[in-house]
Amino acid sequence: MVGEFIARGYDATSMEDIARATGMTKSAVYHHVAGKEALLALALARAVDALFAVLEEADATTGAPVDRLEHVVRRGTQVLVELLPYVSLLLRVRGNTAVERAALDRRREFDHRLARLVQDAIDAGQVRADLDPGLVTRLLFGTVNSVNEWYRPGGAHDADEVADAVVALSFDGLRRH
Amino acid sequence: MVGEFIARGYDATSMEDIARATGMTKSAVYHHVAGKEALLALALARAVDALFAVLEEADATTGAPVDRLEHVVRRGTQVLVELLPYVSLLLRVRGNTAVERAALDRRREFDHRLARLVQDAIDAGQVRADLDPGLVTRLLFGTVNSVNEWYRPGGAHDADEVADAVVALSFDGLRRH
DNA sequence: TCAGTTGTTGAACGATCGTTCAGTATCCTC
DNA sequence: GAGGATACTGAACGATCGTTCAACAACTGA
Repeated sequence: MVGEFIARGYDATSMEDIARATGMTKSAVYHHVAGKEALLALALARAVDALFAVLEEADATTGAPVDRLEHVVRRGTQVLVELLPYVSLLLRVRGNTAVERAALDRRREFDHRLARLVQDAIDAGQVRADLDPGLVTRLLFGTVNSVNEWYRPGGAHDADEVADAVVALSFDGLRRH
Repeated sequence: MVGEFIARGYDATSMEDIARATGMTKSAVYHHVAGKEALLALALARAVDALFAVLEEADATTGAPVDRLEHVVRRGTQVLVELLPYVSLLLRVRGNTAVERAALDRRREFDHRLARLVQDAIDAGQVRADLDPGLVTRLLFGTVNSVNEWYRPGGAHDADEVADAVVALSFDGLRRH
């Protein structure tokens, strides 16, 4: 259902596509949901809720700042992989409607929380301070989010392997030391 | 013109939107271009050509593998920023039409060239070999491409600053040593 | 001056979109 | 087994989409 939105994009997916994917007729779909936009809102809420839940986990709120940051990077990657269609949908929202703009607002709030985590780690002297903190935040979680562009279930790597690679690359870099 | 595709997404942008943005009527637009898809094809070609051109630059074809890789990461980031609307459009293509699928094919070829650069740097012992090379390639250029999600002209950073930060983070990591 | 190219217009086209609705099954409950 | 909720259907709706076209203006070169 949400997979159709991902494959074709939300705008390019018709209610007929969704009906076909669920084995119903178009009008049967309207018996269960208010409309296309309500379907989008449900899917976006699921992604946002899962991401915010990561920020509330014990390892994200206690311990050294750099370890809290590492935990959120790892768990954020795992959530992205496990809820791939939902999070991908969230990452592709452009703000065309009220539902989309509400999701973008929640995403922005999430990004602010991430920026604070990065700033705390810098202030604690555990993360390099020679780069702009805002830039670091965006690139760090840009790396995490980029996984949605290529990851496919049943592929060569599971969620943990991807998350470990993201953490290893982000924190220690590509170069051989 | 291409800015409209970016702001709303290709599918959500009508020919009327494009006409309004160019100060023409809808039918006047059709005097200059064959149709909406031809407009997309033109924009996508511009992005793809600029990216492939980076691979042909002198510093991308000579020198130590790790330096060639670093050059492509830096220049790839700069091209993305300088041709932001065009590259963003390319990165959002989903393959709904023949034009989009052709662009995806060219992008895949580009990605293969990137993977070979990474593999060469690993073989030369200049890049860490404890991670899957394919995974490293995807995350590395996922970081580069993620810039398109937030960069806006006239913001706090210019293309060089962003490119330097991408290189610094990707190659040496976040952690303070 | 005139023929021809180029640029533009407004109206209309068929197609497809999201949505609605009256009507028909199917099921659960008493 | 009667009655009401629930699930579903096929057909149609108004709107919007990309595209076409006959008509008209403006400019060009001979």
